[in-house]
Amino acid sequence: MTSSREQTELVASPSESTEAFAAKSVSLRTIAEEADVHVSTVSRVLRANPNQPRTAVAERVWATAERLGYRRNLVASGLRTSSTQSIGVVSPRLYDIMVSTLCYSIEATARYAGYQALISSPPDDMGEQMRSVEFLLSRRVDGLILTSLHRDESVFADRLRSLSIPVIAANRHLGDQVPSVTCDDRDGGRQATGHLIGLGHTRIGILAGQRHASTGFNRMLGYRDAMAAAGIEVDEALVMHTDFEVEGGILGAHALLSLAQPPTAIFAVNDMAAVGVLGAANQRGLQVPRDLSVIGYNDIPVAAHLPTPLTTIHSPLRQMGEHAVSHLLSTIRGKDPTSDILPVSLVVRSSTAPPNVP
Amino acid sequence: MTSSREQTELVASPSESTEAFAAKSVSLRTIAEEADVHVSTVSRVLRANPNQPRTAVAERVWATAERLGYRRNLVASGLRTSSTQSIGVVSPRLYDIMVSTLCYSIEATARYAGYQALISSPPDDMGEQMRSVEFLLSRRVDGLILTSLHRDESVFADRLRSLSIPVIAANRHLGDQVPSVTCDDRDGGRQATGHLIGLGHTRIGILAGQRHASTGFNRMLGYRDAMAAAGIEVDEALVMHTDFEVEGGILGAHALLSLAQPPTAIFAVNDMAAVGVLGAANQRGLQVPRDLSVIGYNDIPVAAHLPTPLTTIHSPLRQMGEHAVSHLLSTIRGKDPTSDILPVSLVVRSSTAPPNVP
DNA sequence: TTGTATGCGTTATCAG
DNA sequence: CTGATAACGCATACAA
Repeated sequence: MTSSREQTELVASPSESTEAFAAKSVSLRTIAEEADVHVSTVSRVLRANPNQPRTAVAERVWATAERLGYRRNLVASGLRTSSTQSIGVVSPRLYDIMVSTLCYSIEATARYAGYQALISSPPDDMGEQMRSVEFLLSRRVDGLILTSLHRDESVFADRLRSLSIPVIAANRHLGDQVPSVTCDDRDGGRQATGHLIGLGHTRIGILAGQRHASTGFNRMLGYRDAMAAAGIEVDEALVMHTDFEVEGGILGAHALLSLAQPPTAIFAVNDMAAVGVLGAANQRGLQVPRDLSVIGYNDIPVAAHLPTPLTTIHSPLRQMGEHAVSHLLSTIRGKDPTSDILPVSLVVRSSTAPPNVP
Repeated sequence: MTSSREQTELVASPSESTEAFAAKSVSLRTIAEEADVHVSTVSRVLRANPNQPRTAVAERVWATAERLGYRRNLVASGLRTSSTQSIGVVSPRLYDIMVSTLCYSIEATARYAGYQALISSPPDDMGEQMRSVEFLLSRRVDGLILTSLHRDESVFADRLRSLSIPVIAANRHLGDQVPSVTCDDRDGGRQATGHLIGLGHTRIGILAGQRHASTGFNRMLGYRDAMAAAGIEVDEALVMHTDFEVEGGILGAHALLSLAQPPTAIFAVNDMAAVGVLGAANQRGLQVPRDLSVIGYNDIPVAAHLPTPLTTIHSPLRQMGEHAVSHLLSTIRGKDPTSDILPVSLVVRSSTAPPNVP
């Protein structure tokens, strides 16, 4: 004890600046020696409610901690409490505006709640995603959010369910096996198609995205709902599966518009594909919306600013991220996992109009 | 020892499935007891080169580890080795396509090297960014990447330099005080302006972005370089500072085009602003590129697919992320920090043409 | 209120 | 090549 006191005085000598201290890692023990109390006291004091009245000792501890620029070591803390205050996010294609907006919202919400988001953006296949999950489990995250599950991957779903930590899917639906927060894609599909039908269209093409994505799939179900409700039989030649990129939209649009009986309106289940449709229409000398109505999905930032501002369905991505995190944190705190479907809304701009009947 | 053996037999009973084990956290000790060796042996065996020839004991250890579904606890490991194999990334505006592309590349590169990226996307001011840095330091990241430093924030730069871990700036330049990986924005500005001059333009407006961003600032310097090299005096009325969004482009373009002597070409220092310029031109009944040439910057994905495909400067964001990570990891491994400037390239599309001289 | 003792899971050092 | 032991920094049950 006496020798540690001597060291204390030494370290506290005025020649040392606060800056210098920050460099050497200061731990609870450093403070304990400085303030001449036990480590456990320091620990207790520093993790007490800061608004509480403080004893003289507590005051001294706080002062020393601040003087030395103490930062709690969350690694050690996490080991001790077996809670890292972190969540894993597995989110392929982070370069995609939809994905990044969702991740932004997840990260911000988590950070606000004192959690660190560990984002991983591996290639979009189940094997790589599983590797990311393993990696995150090694880091002992308290929970997991997955944003790119594929339909019918029941094996993966089983493995996810068997994990010892809570898992939630955002923007994707995986049966009832994994809790999820999604937008109401089916209703969005209904609204989009209903809007076109309301304008008088009956021959409506759909670019339904990739088959494995639950989002595109559900939007297509909504399309079928709306058609059925209006008593229009769906011509399967008008249902086309492409990818979610501009290129897919171009190819799909050309295919649809080359049909013997081409559609008078096209519903692209995401905005990038809709941009492709716009381009294809342009290439064919068709004017939008006079000769062809186009409706997209998601309401990405440029949608409003295209030369023909795009009619589309707005998905509340920010809200989805917030809900996913708050559901996950609830589950981590012991509540039962719940799922949640967010409403979407139609945004009418200039790319849709009644059909041009000559 | 004997009692632990008994427990061993018990746990290994065939009624227990591998799945069940995965739930209970299995540690080195679990394996040690199962395989009847010492913990330190397990540790040594499991972290040895897997290609090396194994002893009988090692074989047994590996088998048990795999049977029990062991996952190394990186939290404990990090505490012991004081190296978390993680890097912090402070990157405001993750919802921006440029930022997310950069972060994607950073994360992928880090993951490939066995590191976890801890991405934080706080509000874009120095105070919030500093809070994120503190948070990440608490998690004992091995290094830091910052992507949104502002010019002339020397106080912040000082604090960053005084940290005990390596720091690097990506896409931003902060004097020579902090090492950085950037694109050659000044040269990009030169190339863009030079392209317009080469087409015959002399009255060239520039939307230079926000003053605090080094990117926009340097692109403007390049603009001045090119003008000077061509012997054209810069009319300061043609230099306009706006934000980096579509709205800023619209406002800026209207301001420039309302001048007594309007420009025949506009250089927007980012693509979103260029989209705004396109919109404003449209509103004024000007045809691009016949009545007005427009050049953007960054080459975002939609740029190629706009109805008037945008001429722009391509910034190698992916490469920037890779370089930033590899520089940072080098520094973490003890090498001297270095900076690095990546070349950019002009992509000519359809939004630029010779001026329309009536 | 404060001090003591112990352990979280891992790895480094040393002895056998 | 393997075993024993200690320590990383923190939090907590328990004793004073």
